[in-house]
Amino acid sequence: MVTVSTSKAYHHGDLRAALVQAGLKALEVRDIGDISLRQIAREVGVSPTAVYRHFPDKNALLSALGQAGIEQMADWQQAAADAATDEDAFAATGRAYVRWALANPALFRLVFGQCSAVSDSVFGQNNAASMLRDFAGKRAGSEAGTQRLMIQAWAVVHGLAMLMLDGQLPKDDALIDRVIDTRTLFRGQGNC
Amino acid sequence: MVTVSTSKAYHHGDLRAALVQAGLKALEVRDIGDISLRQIAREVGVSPTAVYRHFPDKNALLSALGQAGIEQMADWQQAAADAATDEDAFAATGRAYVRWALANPALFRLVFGQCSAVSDSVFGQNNAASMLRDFAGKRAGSEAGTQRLMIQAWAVVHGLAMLMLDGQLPKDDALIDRVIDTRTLFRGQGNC
DNA sequence: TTTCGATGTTGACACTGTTACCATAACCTC
DNA sequence: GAGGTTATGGTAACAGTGTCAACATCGAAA
Repeated sequence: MVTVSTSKAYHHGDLRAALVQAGLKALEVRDIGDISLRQIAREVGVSPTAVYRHFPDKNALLSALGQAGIEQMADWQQAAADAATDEDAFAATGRAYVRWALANPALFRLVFGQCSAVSDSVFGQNNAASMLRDFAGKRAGSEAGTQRLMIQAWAVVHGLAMLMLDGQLPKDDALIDRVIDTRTLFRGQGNC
Repeated sequence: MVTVSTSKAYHHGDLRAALVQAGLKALEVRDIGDISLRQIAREVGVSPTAVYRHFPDKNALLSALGQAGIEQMADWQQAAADAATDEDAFAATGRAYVRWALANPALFRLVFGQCSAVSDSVFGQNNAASMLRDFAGKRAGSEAGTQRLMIQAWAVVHGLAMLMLDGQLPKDDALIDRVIDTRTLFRGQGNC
């Protein structure tokens, strides 16, 4: 949906969507903390305070960006899982997690950061979570074991993504494959 | 390296140390991004621009805070390792990593965050790193296996800390013990 | 047509990091 | 001691930010 072509747009067509789109584009260049409400408004061609007709404050705008990021990331992971064999889907999802983070650093930080962009846990909403739960359930036996395995797996991929994003580890693509490796990582009751 | 603080009290005394101390105290309350150079200067009782006699810019001040955080965290981990049995020291160090993060959220984020507080990898400087390397070396056989195990372990604890800090996982102390568990986590060549 | 609510603008306020310039106080050389 | 140098701190200002109050404009309902 392209904006209105004619001039007389005192009322911008769909300003909210335009702001979100401009915000996502800004997140591709600047990193979070360096994006300003005024800059986004300027990009769209609207006064800074116009934003407040659609979002109560800057945090709410960032929250909308984060929501878009969640959906985009879930699609990415789903695609990775679909493209993998059954026994590799677990690890494939994890690798996709890290690779999406590296491909969308600022958005990743916005989704999981403390900026209260996403108040609730992402794992509850994401349907990739239930997929993971199934995988973990097959691997682990007990209910407690399933939950533990899920959290361990989440922690590994999240930690690896964060350490790479923050420059603590090299953003080496092969390193992802080496680390996200179920043959060495989890001592579940798979094969031993 | 100790700074040139020869205890010669000029106008303020040792302003640099006072700024660092005030900054660390501010990090206990506010989280990073909400701490301002001016606020810290106000706390110490000097003008905002006096800070620039000791730090080239705000980032450098934050960098100094991060450096203090690194040392504090290393001590914490060292103490945890010393207090544990030999075969538990590996996991104990990991649990201390997460618990220190929960006890010092803003400082932890400053140490590992992308704010370029710590330009180089923390693992290179920290002598807890070499300790971890020893542990990993005993567990894994090959050199590649040692490096992989180290990164996996680091990713798990870092990810768990981040997810808890960001509210994605409950800050449950017992959950830390459950997740940082070498009996279920790593399939190294320990006991199997 | 008149009214009204939704949307966008203008101006302002307090705050931020940063710079250029000025002021003071301690130290060094005579 | 006197005088100069340098390290340290202060003032004023600038551009930029998020946010609020008051005003303007448009689309649609009455």
